[in-house]
Amino acid sequence: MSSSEQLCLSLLRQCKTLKTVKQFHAYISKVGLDANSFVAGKLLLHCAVTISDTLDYARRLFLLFPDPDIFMYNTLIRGLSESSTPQYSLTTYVEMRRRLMAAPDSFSFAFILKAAANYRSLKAGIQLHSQAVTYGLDTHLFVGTTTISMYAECGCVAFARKVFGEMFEPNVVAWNAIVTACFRCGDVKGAKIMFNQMPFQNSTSWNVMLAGYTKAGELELARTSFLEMPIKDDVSWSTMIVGFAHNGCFEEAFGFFRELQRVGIRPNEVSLTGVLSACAQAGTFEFGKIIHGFIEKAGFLHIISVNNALLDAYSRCGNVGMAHLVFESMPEKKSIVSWTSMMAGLAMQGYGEEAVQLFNKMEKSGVRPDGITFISILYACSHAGLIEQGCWYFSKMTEVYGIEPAIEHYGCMVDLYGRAGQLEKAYDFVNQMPISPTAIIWRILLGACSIHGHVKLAERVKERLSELDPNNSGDHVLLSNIYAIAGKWKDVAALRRSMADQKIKKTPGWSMIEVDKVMYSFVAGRGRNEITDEAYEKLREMMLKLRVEGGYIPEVGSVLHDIEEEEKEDAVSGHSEKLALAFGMARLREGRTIRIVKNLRVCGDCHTVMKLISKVYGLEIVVRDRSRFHSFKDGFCSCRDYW
DNA sequence: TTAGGGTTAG
Repeated sequence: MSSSEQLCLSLLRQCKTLKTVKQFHAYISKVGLDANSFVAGKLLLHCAVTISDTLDYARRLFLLFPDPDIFMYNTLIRGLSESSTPQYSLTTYVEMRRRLMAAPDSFSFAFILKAAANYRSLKAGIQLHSQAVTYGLDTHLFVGTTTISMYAECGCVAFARKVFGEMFEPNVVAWNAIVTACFRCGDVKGAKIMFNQMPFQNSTSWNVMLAGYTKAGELELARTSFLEMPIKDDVSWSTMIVGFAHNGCFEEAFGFFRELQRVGIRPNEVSLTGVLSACAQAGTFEFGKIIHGFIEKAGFLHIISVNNALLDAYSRCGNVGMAHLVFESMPEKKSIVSWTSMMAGLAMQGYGEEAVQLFNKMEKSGVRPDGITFISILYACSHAGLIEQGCWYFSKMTEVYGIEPAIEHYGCMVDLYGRAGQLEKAYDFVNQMPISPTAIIWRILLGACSIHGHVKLAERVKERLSELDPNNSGDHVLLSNIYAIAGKWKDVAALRRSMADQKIKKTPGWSMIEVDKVMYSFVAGRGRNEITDEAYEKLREMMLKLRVEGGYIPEVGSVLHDIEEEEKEDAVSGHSEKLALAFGMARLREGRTIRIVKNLRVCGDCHTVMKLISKVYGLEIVVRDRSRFHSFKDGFCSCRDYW
């Protein structure tokens, strides 16, 4: 390497942003090194892979080279394979085959197979695999391992096993890949068998087992392996925290985090993001603040992913102000995750216009949205009734950014139309979708029928749901509520009988509230104890005050059966969110905001009660239900009764 | 002369 090349490389390492990269490019053009394929290749690598948000620039840069070499092609293919548009990786590969005289090498195949995996394109994957065979590269350790992962991503564990069987001397990485492949395709037993056959098991192999078990929801198997494994490293601990948090077991996630600290292991950025994700789910704002303090003291504030998790935890705990503070204070450049999480935070609170403004600001700052960003913005539009904007973003996603809509995007569109009352349009949209609608899609439509009391369409939708997911209790409950609102008590009774015959149980509603850093959960209709007694007593007092001072009349539509009015009133008054609210009012200091997390959607009567309480008691109440946040203040809710 | 595969992160 010449000394001028060496100088260039050390300069390049300093470039962290698009602006500095452009300055670097101007510099090498000036000194005549821009045609030096080594320097140009390093610059391309830097933009396409090393730093973020400069992939578009890398693509433009690539076009400037008259004769790109195989390194440049491989580098661009690699950068694109990790992007939100891995299909462009394939087109680059095809162009390379056409223009370049040299044959693709092991690097080309490793990167391009990764693209096929990320694109979940089995057809492309098989073609590429057969080309690798032609070049004798299919048994190459790196190529073979990527091929295994590709087949696993495409759901073909049998092909993955075949490739593994043909590998000459699989090393530990290849073994780990085949175990992961089994898990990826849902073959938990197969994964364990392969693990037992491994000639060598280092920490990573055990970690593969932990991750596989937790992703399969096999938490007890994960715990057993965790206790058995000879050496637990920080990845093992992080995997347990993240795995339990993802399965909704936030208490256990907190437990692993405390245990990790007790045994003297320093939390790393992933265990911190994991514990913050548990805070986000549980809505434990106070505990989140403690973790925030720890992050500050332990010097993790410069890590973008930690900031993102913190931002997300604050916004899911209902404190969009703190979330915004974290967002604004983020070091260096915000990542696409930061923008997306901030948008989702605003969307959950019903700040649709603000989310749209943020999207525009993001585009102006040169950050490219990915598929998840579009889920957030579409969600924001549907929850704020911004129908035209939502449609515009939906077409922009494909036309401008080349992102193919996934099932989640279609779901957002169905919600957008359905929530706004355009039920026929939503129904037509579902029937015209290019991919076949899942139960979730129909369920969104059923939810919309429930909001707008559309009994006929609800029945049609429920038929489709019964074919796809017959035992889902939520769907039955939703339909029966639709009947109840319409006063169709005979239909309600028939539905209840069929639920009982099929032994379908209603998912119990629970609500949680944090008081003095302790989480209390309430389940409607469960046995009494000291805590619930305290809640019921306060509830009685509150309801009396509401009737006298707030003019409250109970809404009973959300009760399942045709029972006497008074009994119905009893059933809604015991809803878990009311109990949590009453408990919070009994225990929390006056003037404190009451924050409640509920697993299901908040019911109509509870919603009315909370609005009245916020007015009569001069209180602020924040409820996070399954679909969004409700902030009650002065008798109004932030959802504008639109949820 | 440059780079790559398996585990944790919205």
